[in-house]
Amino acid sequence: MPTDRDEAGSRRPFRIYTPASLGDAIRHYRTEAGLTQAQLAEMAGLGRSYLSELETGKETEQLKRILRVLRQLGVRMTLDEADW
Amino acid sequence: MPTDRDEAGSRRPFRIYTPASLGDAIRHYRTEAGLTQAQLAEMAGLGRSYLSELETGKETEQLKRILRVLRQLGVRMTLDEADW
DNA sequence: CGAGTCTGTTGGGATATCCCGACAGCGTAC
DNA sequence: GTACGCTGTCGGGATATCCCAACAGACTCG
Repeated sequence: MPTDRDEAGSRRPFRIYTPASLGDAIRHYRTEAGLTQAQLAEMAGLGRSYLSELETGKETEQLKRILRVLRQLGVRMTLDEADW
Repeated sequence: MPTDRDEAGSRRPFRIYTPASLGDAIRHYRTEAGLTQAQLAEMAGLGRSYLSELETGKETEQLKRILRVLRQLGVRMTLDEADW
């Protein structure tokens, strides 16, 4: 039976309010694309360890700063599949 | 005549693909809220100079890294007003 | 005109980040 | 059992970031 977000429901957007939710979203799209951390890290030009930390929601100052700004402004960040 | 994004159209989302477009969006929402850089910086707990650089689209490594990951995954980031 | 406000930009230095390599844990397959 | 692939996590060090203070330019108001 379908889970919350499987193939048929994969187009629903992710709302990003925290580094952890960004990590969840990235992991979702990565696995959906059938990529390993090492492959995606290579494609995006960054280290695998760092990508792992991103996905597990490690909090970094810059990301938190930007999210704080958006929160203060009442702005919501969403991620979804670009259908192009 | 209306420009691309004036008061009546302020609810349309911003698509974020580059640090510059993030800066444009933040500036839009900040001025719409009637805040100065100094006020928003204070509210969000960061320096005014940094906020200025954010709005002018200064490229920082971490932000570019995250955007690269999303691009490789075919994921689109959007900002819009949270109606809550 | 000067005074005030807002923003862009710079320099310097404390701090945070990120890459790399290594290791461990957990599956899975043989 | 061993071997392999994938991921989480840690140390160390080169690098990037960000705050602060200061200054300049543009603008408005008196």
